[in-house]
Amino acid sequence: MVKKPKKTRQQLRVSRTRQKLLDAASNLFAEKGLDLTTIDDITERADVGKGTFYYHFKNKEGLIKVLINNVLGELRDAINKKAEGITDLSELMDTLIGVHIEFFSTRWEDFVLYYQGRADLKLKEGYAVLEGPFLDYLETIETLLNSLIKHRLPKPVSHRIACATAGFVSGYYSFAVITSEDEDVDVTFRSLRGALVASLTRFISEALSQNQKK
Amino acid sequence: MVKKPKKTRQQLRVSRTRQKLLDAASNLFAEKGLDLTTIDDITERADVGKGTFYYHFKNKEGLIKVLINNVLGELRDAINKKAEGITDLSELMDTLIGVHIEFFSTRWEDFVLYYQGRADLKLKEGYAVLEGPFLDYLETIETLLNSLIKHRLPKPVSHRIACATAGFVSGYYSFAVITSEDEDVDVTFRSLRGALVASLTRFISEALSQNQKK
DNA sequence: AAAATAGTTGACTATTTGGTCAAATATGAC
DNA sequence: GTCATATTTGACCAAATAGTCAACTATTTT
Repeated sequence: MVKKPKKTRQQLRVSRTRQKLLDAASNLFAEKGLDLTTIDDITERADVGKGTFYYHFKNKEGLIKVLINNVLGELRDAINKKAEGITDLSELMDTLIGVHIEFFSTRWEDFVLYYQGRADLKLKEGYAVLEGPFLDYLETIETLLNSLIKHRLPKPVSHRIACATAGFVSGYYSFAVITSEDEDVDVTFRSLRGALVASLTRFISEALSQNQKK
Repeated sequence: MVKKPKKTRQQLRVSRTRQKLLDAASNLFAEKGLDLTTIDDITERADVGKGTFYYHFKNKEGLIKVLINNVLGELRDAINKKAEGITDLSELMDTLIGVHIEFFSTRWEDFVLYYQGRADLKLKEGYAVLEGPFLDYLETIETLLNSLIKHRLPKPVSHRIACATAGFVSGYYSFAVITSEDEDVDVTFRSLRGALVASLTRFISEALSQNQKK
């Protein structure tokens, strides 16, 4: 899907170097967190000169922005792909939850990025550039919901559902990983999935009927 | 409850200095995050010499440990207090959710500590000392559940519920704060609360009946 | 193959940081 | 009051850090 037809040898070298930096950073972020990872850490692990980092990215925040955009972009694509053609609300909710479970359970590094990136959003000295991607991501979910129940769900409500979907899954994960083995986490979540879908669907239905009364 | 009867003038001075450091740190953590806050930041805001910090705490991790223990301790106390005497499962779930909502919505600094502290738990270079308090906190919830439905709920299931309760609320919050005004967040959650409690209760009931079949 | 361009390098600088410590100050015991 | 003890201080040090840059290498163009 994203196969860029790089041609020249130089372009290949550049994208390989760039990717080495992104991979190394992603790796280190999952080990030490975003803030404690230094540029030297990244260039050393990528086996690349320090100046090379600054040739490719403005600074650490620039690199993080790229990584977050990649992760959230893939997540959005996965959501849109799996949700295509669904007309039943309950089925949509189940799909939304399912995509998140699948995504998080197989990609620990990306989960750390997702979790820590969001943590910084409300800090006074956080990475401001990350706010956009996260809002876009939430909007993807809202758009799906609205396409199913047009003109009847108030905007704040669909926003609430989007926050809940994204938040519940990542919140559960963040606790479950403390005690469970890696592979257990998504298994245990699967059993909760039905209950979660039911509660969200019920909530939407209630909001809908309340809205119609008015 | 925690009124320590400090007597001498010196003891008073010490505990005041210590508290100034804790307050300053808590404040800064909510602004810049745990990792980016330096010792110099803390001592400067506390208006205290640098050496004083090291007289009271071993290092930043030591101070964080104290803060996390305070926060989780208060949360545990609030849970135990509010849940006392409850015999109905659905009511207990509602109370658990309620305590968390109340706690987070009124104490932003503590929420940051709670959220970021947990983020570090699974990092290879995280603050290892924080794991204990978080496990104790989860166990408080599990104990409450088990006191209500003795000998019938398998351990993994009650653990799952504890993770879900804590994770769902904090996860929702972490997303909701991105876009909503501070005061809106707990209002919006209140409307989701009923649905969430119902689904968790149903989940437990199903787990119980499945367990009895065996 | 010579020149032009694009990409890479790591030594270097200025700053920041965690942690130490001898001196200074406040407090309590007598 | 005088002395012993507990607390506070900030100058100081060694290590770590973000970012720069002139030299160097690989690639493309002519």
